[in-house]
Amino acid sequence: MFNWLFARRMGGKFILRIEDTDQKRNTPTARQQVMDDLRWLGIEWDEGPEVGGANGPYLQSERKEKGIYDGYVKKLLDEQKAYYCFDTAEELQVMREEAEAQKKGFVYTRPERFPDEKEVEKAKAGGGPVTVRFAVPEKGTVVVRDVVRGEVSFDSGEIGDFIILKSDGFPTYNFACVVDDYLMKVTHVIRGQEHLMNTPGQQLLWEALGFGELPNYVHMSVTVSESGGKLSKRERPTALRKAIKAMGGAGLKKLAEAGGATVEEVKGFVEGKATPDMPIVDSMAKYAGVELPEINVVDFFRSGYLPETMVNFLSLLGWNPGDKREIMTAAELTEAFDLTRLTKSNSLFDRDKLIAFNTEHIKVIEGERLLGHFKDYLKVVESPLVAADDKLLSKMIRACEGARTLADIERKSRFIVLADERIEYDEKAVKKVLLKGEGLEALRAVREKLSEMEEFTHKAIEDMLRGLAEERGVGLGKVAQPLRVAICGTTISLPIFESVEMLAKENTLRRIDNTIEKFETRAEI
RNA sequence: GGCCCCAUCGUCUAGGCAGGUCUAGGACACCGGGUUUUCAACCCGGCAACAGGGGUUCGAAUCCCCUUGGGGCUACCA
Repeated sequence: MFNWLFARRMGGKFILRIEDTDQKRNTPTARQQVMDDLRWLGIEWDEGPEVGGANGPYLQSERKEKGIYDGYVKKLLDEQKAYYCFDTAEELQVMREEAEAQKKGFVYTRPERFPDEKEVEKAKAGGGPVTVRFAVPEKGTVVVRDVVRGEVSFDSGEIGDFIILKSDGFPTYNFACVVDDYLMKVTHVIRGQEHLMNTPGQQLLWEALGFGELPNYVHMSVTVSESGGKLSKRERPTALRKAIKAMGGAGLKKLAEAGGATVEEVKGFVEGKATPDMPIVDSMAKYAGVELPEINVVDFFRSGYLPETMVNFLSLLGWNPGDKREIMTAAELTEAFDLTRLTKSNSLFDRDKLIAFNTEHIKVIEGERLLGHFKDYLKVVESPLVAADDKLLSKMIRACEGARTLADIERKSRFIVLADERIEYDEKAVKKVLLKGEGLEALRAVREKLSEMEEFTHKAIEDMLRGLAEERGVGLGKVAQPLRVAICGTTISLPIFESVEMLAKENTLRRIDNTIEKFETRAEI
């Protein structure tokens, strides 16, 4: 997002490159999700997958297939700047443990002599792992000039020869990004602070490859979550695990069924042995009625946040425009964006403030746009309101002034289109509003007045209800609340006058009758 | 453990680079009050911070050092 803001500000190009060199983690769906998320946020790339451009292909896996990295590996090998290694994972593990026992940082020990072709052939024939490591120049200090942090020095003796080509033939991130940044003529590398330690190595590689002038490095602060560490995808499964444990291990079988997993898998998950895929986690949470913290962009979408809110809010974590503005449009953000105003310290993701931002954006966004977002939202959460037409939806949105999320609007409006038999009466609301005191009696009076009305507008309904309240010598709430519970089952809905107008006369009367019939025998004195 | 980064209200931050104008500003949260047909929204008011210790200086939130605390990296992950 910051790369995009910066490119837009400078009139440069924003390139989307998919760094999918880890075969274990990167799947087509994950890639698609990233692109969907970006597009939902309104972040369009000038070059990249599905868009094309002069610097493609844009998937590192595809670039690897085309042999783009081969020549660079060979060049380093030929110049003795890189060498083959045959260590197994176990051997490396032992080396690390030794270093730890000596309370020293692990630095790979370079062999006295680099393996020759024959040895490589032999190792390959033997089926053991063959990797290529970069021989880090032993020249003392590497200085990274970082835009936010100034000059950061590293002792090259502590960097250690890192792997640039894995045994599966894929380049590592640290190697591929250097080659690709050069080939794609990347001018600014804007990324999280977690990459700062990678930079001296990348810089050294850049020089060893003879790529010339370095790109500008910009390491931004990390956003941490309430629980401490950096915001991570793991938080969702962790939250679910906690919730299942709290349930006391009951219903594991049903849970597994709901998630489409085996009981063993769920058990292993609860015991912390394994983590199922996100869709499984999501459906189990839905089944268990557990609210998981939003982590991925799509989670926020499903919770009813606007893309405008997310871009605005996220941009203000680790950056600010230098004046007192907070609620800003994407256009205002790109106009104001400035690398020098990036914050150095980490920031905490505050959901309360996010909600406040969303409330504000719902208030100021253009009506048509909001309607569009609302319809998108209704689709993903499979709301009964998908059946409603634009006119009705717009009315609902307008009546729901002050809503915090799209979920608010949906929740308060859905009763309008729900079939009568699907209205769920909230027990607490029924007791408090209908059964106690004059509730049902007031409802009968409301019903009678309503049935006599010819013009069924929110204005006329308001006049009637206010008049009735006065007549009975009570506050408006005494007549409005029973009506509200009668038509929607709860005490939370759109404003009552608009609600009744939207429901229309016939439906309103029928729901009142249903309610009276259902609860009159239960009335308390 | 090693290396690196960071440090202003509970949170996001302004101010710091060009020390005095900072009795430290804003926003969110919180607390009190108002408005009110529910939930929200809205209006008014309030609480609340320069992590600690040394320096430098006439003067330090601002510059330097140490301590402490937080975070990151320490992978054939990115």
